Parts: sequence; structure tokens; C-alpha cells
Amino acid sequence: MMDVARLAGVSHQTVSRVLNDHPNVRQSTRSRVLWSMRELGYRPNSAARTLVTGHSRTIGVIGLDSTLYGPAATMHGVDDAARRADYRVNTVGLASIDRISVLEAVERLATAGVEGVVVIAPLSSASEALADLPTDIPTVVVNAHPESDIASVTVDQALGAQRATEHLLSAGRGTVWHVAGPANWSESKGRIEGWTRALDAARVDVPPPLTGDWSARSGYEAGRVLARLPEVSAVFAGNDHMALGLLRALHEFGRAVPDEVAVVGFDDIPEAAYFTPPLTTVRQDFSEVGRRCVRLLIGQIESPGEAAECSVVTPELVVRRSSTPSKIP
Amino acid sequence: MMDVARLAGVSHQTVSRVLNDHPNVRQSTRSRVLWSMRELGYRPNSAARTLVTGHSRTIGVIGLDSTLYGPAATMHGVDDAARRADYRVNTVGLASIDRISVLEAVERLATAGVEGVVVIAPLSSASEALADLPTDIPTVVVNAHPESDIASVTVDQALGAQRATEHLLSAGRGTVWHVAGPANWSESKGRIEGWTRALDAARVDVPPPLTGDWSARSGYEAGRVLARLPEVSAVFAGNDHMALGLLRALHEFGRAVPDEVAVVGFDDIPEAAYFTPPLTTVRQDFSEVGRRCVRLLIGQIESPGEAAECSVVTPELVVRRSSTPSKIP
DNA sequence: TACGTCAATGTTAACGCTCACACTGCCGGG
DNA sequence: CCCGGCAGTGTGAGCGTTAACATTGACGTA
Repeated sequence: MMDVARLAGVSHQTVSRVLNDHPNVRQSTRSRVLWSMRELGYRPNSAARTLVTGHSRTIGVIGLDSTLYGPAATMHGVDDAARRADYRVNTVGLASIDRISVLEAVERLATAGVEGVVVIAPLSSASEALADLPTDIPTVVVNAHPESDIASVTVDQALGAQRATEHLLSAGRGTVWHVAGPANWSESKGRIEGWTRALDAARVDVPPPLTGDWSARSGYEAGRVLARLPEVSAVFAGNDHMALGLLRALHEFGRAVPDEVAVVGFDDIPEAAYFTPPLTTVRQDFSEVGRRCVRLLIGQIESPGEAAECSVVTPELVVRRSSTPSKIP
Repeated sequence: MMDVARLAGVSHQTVSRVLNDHPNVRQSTRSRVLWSMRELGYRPNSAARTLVTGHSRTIGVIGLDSTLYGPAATMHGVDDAARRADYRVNTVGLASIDRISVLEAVERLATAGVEGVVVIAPLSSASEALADLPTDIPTVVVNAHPESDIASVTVDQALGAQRATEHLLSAGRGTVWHVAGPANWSESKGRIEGWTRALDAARVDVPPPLTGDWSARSGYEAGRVLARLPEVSAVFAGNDHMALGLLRALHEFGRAVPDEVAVVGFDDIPEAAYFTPPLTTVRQDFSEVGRRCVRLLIGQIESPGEAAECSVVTPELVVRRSSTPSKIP
């Protein structure tokens, strides 16, 4: 910086002013400095700037070390929004999902000097861990359990599940079965809740939910059970991947989808429209979730002390073939 | 840090020594300092440390802003390996994929003070952009075009494609068609090359490849074309998602898989085993790719001036139903 | 006893930047 | 004509840490 100043014939402070777009710099001086910077290939040192300002313009993201579509898509939303807001993004994948590793991850990011943290790990254990977090650092959680008083961005899982279930019920063929996600995921709980609510409202039996782990494999396993039960005519799968496994199992057992069994998934992954048959599902706008996380987080960073906001995103039912038996038999 | 020193009754330098595990600190002093740190909730300031040491212990990752499985999985591999090596990870998603945004992204990371960059954007444009990169910063590219002299980690796409094609040919039913990925991806080129090589070796015709964009949708479109051609009996899809769309189209046109048409994909995404029918595909070990990237990068960072290494990962054919007609008709 | 050695600690000066303040002209109003 | 104000610039300090060197005391050895 001194070199730039010397070459431009000004003081280092003037260089700093040019760098930070201060108003009181004469146009001619400014361009001389800019030329000088380019000439020397000067790059400002962000560590020094962070040290003196106390702001790193960096946010941390704690994500699951998985390739699940939802978390990955949310991650991209966060990344993009942060870039637009001129913040950097520091990621930490979670090796395991107990509260200790969550706290470790937060501590890691805190030491790295992030100004806020987005947690994309919608597990009960994560939420619990966040309860006794160092409160000195702004945090936004994706799909947190509602009990917490931390800021969060939530997709209304229950509503989505309810819509999906109602849709299946509207075909009028008895109750709807459910392949749930892992019990310790808040999404699973929300979807079970919405599913139950819809069944209760329709005054039909609530069959015992099966539990998977979001993978196609686990959906397949559940499907092998459900396919054997002749009374099963409609299944709401906890996500699209499990729905895929489910479709596969039903196919193997010769249960026609949608004519004999209707299936609905959750997420609307890009492939869902190309399953056999194309999958009716509940779309979540993950990028929007990411964007809102960043908005809330930066809000907290730049004006601290405000009440933790909770933002709710509404999912949307996307109807495709897997739930709509052909009218012409 | 001064506060910690005062509370422990030592100088700030001794605190620093404890922090950095210097040998010459008496055990009793060390524990007094550690206690003092805990008491005050002290966190070292990484900006200050970076400023004085000149090392940020941070690597940058430039990734595609997509939810494609491969890049996401590689990303996780990088993240994990970096954490183990006690490096932080700074991500930048690429909004668009021209050379200008690549350079912008690198510049962004350079300003953020990263010590090296991993580029997970296997496009020709990206590779070209990297050619005229600021050379002052270590870089590793995933699946770079071989012409470059930058360090890279590459999956032997051609070999994988060749294996896949040979496998399809071995069933002995004429030539193998190909649904390629986008022309500007190096993966696409490698796979086309391997496919062509296998066909040439077997002295069969090389049909014109169709081109998709990796999405299930584009695979479906290609499938609608191929399904109409009665001579098509074996298709090698450029990735599993396109294979999914392809399967869907073949199914719609009543072309039985695998009995009438055999299909092979590429990647081995976790869902591939649950397609209808389960998909034969070529597995790439993406986490391994990520790990090697970090290894190479840290090698460059910690001992600069060494020749840029190029690491090659060998893919593996995974045979499932989609390419193996039932022996008992 | 005197002296070199070495472990354990302290002191001082950077690192590159921004902030607060001081300074220099020039302009316009009393 | 003087003086307050303001645009444009420079000066010095300090952010929290580590590196380099200085200091201290204890111990073994000549």
C-alpha cells in the first residue's frame, strides 16, 4: 500500500480512501491511485482490514456432509446471496451429527472470525446443540425446531405434507400410508404432523408410518413391505429419493402406479419429473431459503440486538402422473 | 490476549507460546495460561495471526452453482480433507461459466487471502481462463484438459467410457449409441473419446452422438429420438441423470430395458441402483478426487516451486440390470 | 569460584490497514 | 479584510498476533 502511495505521489491514507470509496478525493487523484494500483498489481490485504475494522465480512455455513439435494441446493442459495451482499462464505461439513460436532463446528468458525453462522443441519441434535451456543455470534438455522428462540428460516413442512395427503385422499381410495424420514430430522416430524392432520381431518385411519433414511435404498425397503399389503393404495413418501425406491419396489411386485397405488414425494428434485411414472411431489424453494438465511443473518450482523426473526417459506404441490390414474382405463 | 496474560501472571508472548505449542514453556505455566484462557472465554484472532505470519490457512474452492451430484460430492471431499489438514474452506459458486467469471472468482478468493484454489468447474472455458491466471497462487483443477500445465486431479473418463462401451458390445448386438454431455465439458469429451475408441477397436460403426446437458430432461429428449430408431439396441448415457430420462423415454415408447435396449450410465449416483431397471454405470470416487485435490494443493502451498503434479483416478464399471438381459426369457 | 549453557520468560518491533485528528488552501459572508 | 467552513490531503496511533532478540536464573563443568 505504501508502494502504491509512493508511486501515485500521495499518502497511504489517500490510497485507503480510494479503496473505500470515500467522497473527499479529487477525481484526478483517484485515477492516479487506481492506475498506480493496477501498475503494481496491488491487492488489499483482507486480514489487515479485518484486524483494524473488526469485521471479516465472512459468514460461516455448517452443512451436512451429504449429497442430499435439499441441503446442497440451500447451500448454493446461501453462497449466491452472500456473494451478492459482498460477504465471503466459510463452509464446514459436519462429520457426524451429534451436538458435540455441531459445537465444534461453530467454535471452528468462530475462531476463523466469521460474523455469523447459517446452520443447514435440520436435526434435533443440531437444534439442541444450538440451544447452548456461544450467544455472541449471530446464527440462523434452517428448519429449526420451533421451540428455539434463534432466528430461523423454515419451510412449512406440515403444510406441504397436509396438501400432499389431501391430494391423495381426494382420489377417494381409503387412507394414505407414509414413509417417513429419519426420526431425528425436524423435516420428518413436520411431514408426519401434516400427514396425520390431514388424515384426522378426513376421519380416516392413521396407519403406522414406516421409517427410512431419505435414501432410495430405504424407500425400496419400505416399498417391499407396503407392496405386500393389498390394502395399500396411496403412499406419501418423505422425499423424492425414497419415492424413487418405493416406485421401484412397487414395480417389482407388479403393483401399478398410479392405477393401483398412488405415490407422492417431497422436494421436487430436478429428476422427479422423469421417474417412472413422473412423480407428484411437494416443491420446496431451496434457493429462496438460502437467500432468506443470508438476509436474516446480515440483518442480525449489521443491527444487533433486534429480535430473532423466523421466516416461513410455503411449499407447493406439483401434480404429475404418479398420483393421477388415467381417466380412460 | 493481554487480559489472559495478566490473569495468568505472564507476558502475552508466553500466551502466544502456549497457543502455538512451543516447547519451552513450563508445564505449570502452560496450565495456568490454559485455565486463564478458558476463564475469560478467549478466542485467538485469526486475522491478526494471518497478518503477522502471512498464512491464512484457508483454501478457496470454485464450484459450479449447480446441484449436480459429481461437483457436490467432490466439494464434500475437499471440505473434509481440508478440515483434517486444519485448513479452512472458502467457497465461491460460479454464476456463469465464462472465463471472466472464473477470473473474477479467483480474484475474489485471492483478495480474501486464500493460499490456494481448487477449481471444480470442468469446462473448457474454465480451463482456458486458468491458463492466464495470476500465477502467484497455487491451483488444482478437477478434470482439467490435459494440455494445461497446472496441477490437476482427473478421473480417467475415457477409460470408464471405454469399459462401459465394451461391456455393451460384449452382449453382441451391434453398435452402441451415446448421449453425450455438453460439448464444453471436459468430461463429455473424455467419454466421447473412450466410447469412440471402443467402437473403433471392435470395428463397428460410430453412430452420431446426441448431446444433452446432464439433466434428466435432456436425457429424456434424447431418448425420444433414440426410441424411434429400431436399430438402437444399446445406449451409453453420459451420466446417470440423463440415463434416467432415457429410461423413461424408452419405457414410454415400449422399448424394453434391458431386453430390447441395454443402457449404461456414468457416475453411480446413490439412486442409480433404484432406477427402473437398476442402472449399470461407471463409478467415480468423488471423495477421493476431493481428497487428492487438497493433498496436491497443500503440497504446493507448503513446498512451492515443485512441478505441478497430475493425479489420475480410475473409475470402475458397476454392472446392474439395465445392461444384462435376463437369460431366461 | 567463575563461566558457558540452556530452559523459561519478557520486551520490542513489525504485519497492512483504518480511524481520529491535524493541517492546508480556497471560498463566501459579515 | 478577516474569519469560519469545507474540500482535500497528511500524520500518528493502534488493531492482536508472532518473530527476533534480550534477559534471567539454575545448573554443570573447568
